[in-house]
Order: sequence, then structure tokens, then C-alpha cells
Amino acid sequence: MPQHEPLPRDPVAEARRNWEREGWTQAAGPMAAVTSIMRAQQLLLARADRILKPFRLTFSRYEVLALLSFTREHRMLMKKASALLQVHPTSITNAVDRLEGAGLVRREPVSTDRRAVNVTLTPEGLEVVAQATRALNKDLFLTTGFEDHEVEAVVGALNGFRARCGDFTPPESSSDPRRAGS
Amino acid sequence: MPQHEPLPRDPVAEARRNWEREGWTQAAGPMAAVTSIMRAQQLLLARADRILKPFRLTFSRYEVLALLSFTREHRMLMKKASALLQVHPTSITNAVDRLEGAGLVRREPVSTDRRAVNVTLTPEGLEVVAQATRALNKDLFLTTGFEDHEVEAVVGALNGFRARCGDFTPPESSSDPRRAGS
DNA sequence: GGTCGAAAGTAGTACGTCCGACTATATCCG
DNA sequence: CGGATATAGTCGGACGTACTACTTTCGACC
Repeated sequence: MPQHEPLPRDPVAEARRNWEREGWTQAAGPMAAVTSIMRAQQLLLARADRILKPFRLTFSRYEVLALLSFTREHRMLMKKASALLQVHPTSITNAVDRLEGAGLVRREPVSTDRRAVNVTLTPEGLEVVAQATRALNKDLFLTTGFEDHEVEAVVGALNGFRARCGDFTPPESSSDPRRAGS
Repeated sequence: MPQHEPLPRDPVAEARRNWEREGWTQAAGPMAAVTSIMRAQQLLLARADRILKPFRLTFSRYEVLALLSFTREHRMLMKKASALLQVHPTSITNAVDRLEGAGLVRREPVSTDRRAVNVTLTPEGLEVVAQATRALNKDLFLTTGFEDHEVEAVVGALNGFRARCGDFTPPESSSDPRRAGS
């Protein structure tokens, strides 16, 4: 699936050695982690898009569908989708435009606020997202090769980072402060 | 820096609960890991681009400059840059177009192969990449908040994944088979 | 030596993302 | 009540990425 031949050596390790050679030893580890994340995301996104291609979906559009499918009424405000997916409102507009064109969602007015728009999953959309999820589970999530302890390590470490970056408010007081500890 | 308010709850944990509720327990962990990686990359890229903005650089263009800066002659074939950065040749063309426009690199013909093009760092480019690297070290890598053990966990786990995906050939025989061990 | 396939790079197109500007509506308050 | 401000969503543009198609050149084979 990568359009490139495998490299003879790990480019992340290479970069780390370069950093250490320049004396940036403190930054070398985090730099390697950041670079690993960037490259892994690139590989994951490419794989996901390839898996979703038969459904005429991209990963971004799949995320919108999946989000809707987990709501009671299969319906959500554009604004809320934008907030939950942490993307710019125009990205949601873009995704919904295409999903609506494909008949997988509908835009509906909101009676209590005429500025707002509800996005609703159509029956076709519900069917497609179910199939797409099965495909992703089978061909991506179940075959990443991540070991259980790696999953917890990655999720745990990135959890802390995301919380610090303001992705979400870490559960400090009430809810449940369990960490992804092994 | 995120253009959104922090969410009240962790969306990754939320998704994981949804997966488990549907009975996709095997896939739930890797799904959470993948989602974490996607979101972390989004946050990291946004931060990096913001840090690089004063230098009129994006992270992609910075990567090209950094790659060149670590070669002896500050020079590299387009093709090789494409392979090392694992991006499509057209992405390199795009990046080099803009870097050349900014006077940070030059395209030079290759005497032994008239199809090929060498990209060479200009003195301005060398200066800019040095400053940009200092900025990234200071404002991104040294402030990710990753603990040492988290760095090794993330790098190690993604290392395995990237090797399996064909990002690079894992060192199995000769070179140096040390893993990202603590 | 000539042909034919492969390789390096570029142009054009599609898509996703962000930003800034804009419209329409809602809300706050004086 | 009415103007100022804030909010929901969209439009146009910039940028990064990938894909396809194309040109030029290389190299290999007959």
C-alpha cells in the first residue's frame, strides 16, 4: 500500500541520531515521537482511505457518518459535529456537501434556531456506515498489529498530550480518573 | 492554539466505549490507538505550522529543508527526497517550487542524468532552517510534555507498525537490531 | 544502432484542511 | 425597543497530498 519501496533504514531513528549529533539531546526523543506520529498517521490515513474507496467515502466523511450513527436520533448540529471532530466548520460544510450529494445525509432546519442546521443520517447512510465500519474493523483495526500493551501505551501517552493541548478537559474531579495504566 | 474549546469528555474514550458496546471488543483498542494518532497529528501539525509561520514555512517545507541540511553537500535528488519523506513526487515538486520561490533552495541539473534534478540549499535556506529548528525545538519538542517512558513507548509501538506497513525494512540481520528500549 | 520499457520530474485535477470575509439570525443590554 | 455583539453556517482562496497523464531521458535488449 505505500507507494514507495521500504526504506533500508528507519528514517525516524536516523533523524534522532542527527538531533543527538547536533547536541539537541533533550529534544531528540520528543522529536522522534512527533515524527513517528506524523508518519504513522500518513500510513493509517492512506490505508483507511483505500479501504473506504469502494464505499465512495473518505476517512473524514466516514467520521461524520460514524458520529451521527452513534447518536440516538442519528442527527446532530453542524456546529456540534465540528466541535466533536475538532475540525474547522468549513470542513464539516465540505464533508456534508459531499455526503448529501451521495444521499447519505440530509440537511434539516432547526425549528428553534434558524441559523442552525441539523445533519441527519439517511437510511442509506446508516447502511453504508455499518458496512464501512465492518470493513475498517476487519482490514484496519484488527490488523494494525498493535499489541495490547502497545495500544494502552500509545493511547495513554497521547491522551496526556491531547489533554495538555486542550483537546478535551481531563477528568480530574468526578468522572473517572483511571489512566490507561497496564 | 486549538480553534475549539476543550471538549468536556475525551472523544477517544467515548468512541472506544461505543465500539465495545457494539461488541467490537477486539477492534476497540486499536481503533482508539488509531484515533489518538489522528488527533495528535492534527494538533501537532497545527502547532508546528504556527511556530513556522514567522519563517514563512510550513511543516512539509521545513521537512525538505531539514533533510537537505543533514546531507554533506546540502543537496539531494528530488527522487531521493520523495523516498525519504515518503510522499508523492508531486508533493516534492510543490514544496520545492515554493521553497525555490522563497530563495531557500535551488534546482540544479545533474550532469550524469539529464532527467534528474538536484535540490540544493541556498545560504539563506541554511540560515532559515537553523532558526526554524531552534524554534521547533524550543516551542514544540521541548514542550510536548511527553515523559521519557512515553516517548519510548510511542516510538517503539509506532516503529513496529511502520515496519509492518512497509515504511522501512526492520533491521533484522546485520545493522543494529536494538529496539527503542529504555 | 534502433526500439521499447522504465524512470525522473511536471502539469492538471480532486479532495481535505484552514483562514478570512460574509450573511443571517440570535442574544445581550442600554 | 433598538443597536451592539456574538453565533451558525457558507463562500472563496491558499496550501498539502495523491492520482493520472504526459514529456524527456536512460538503459537494456535485439
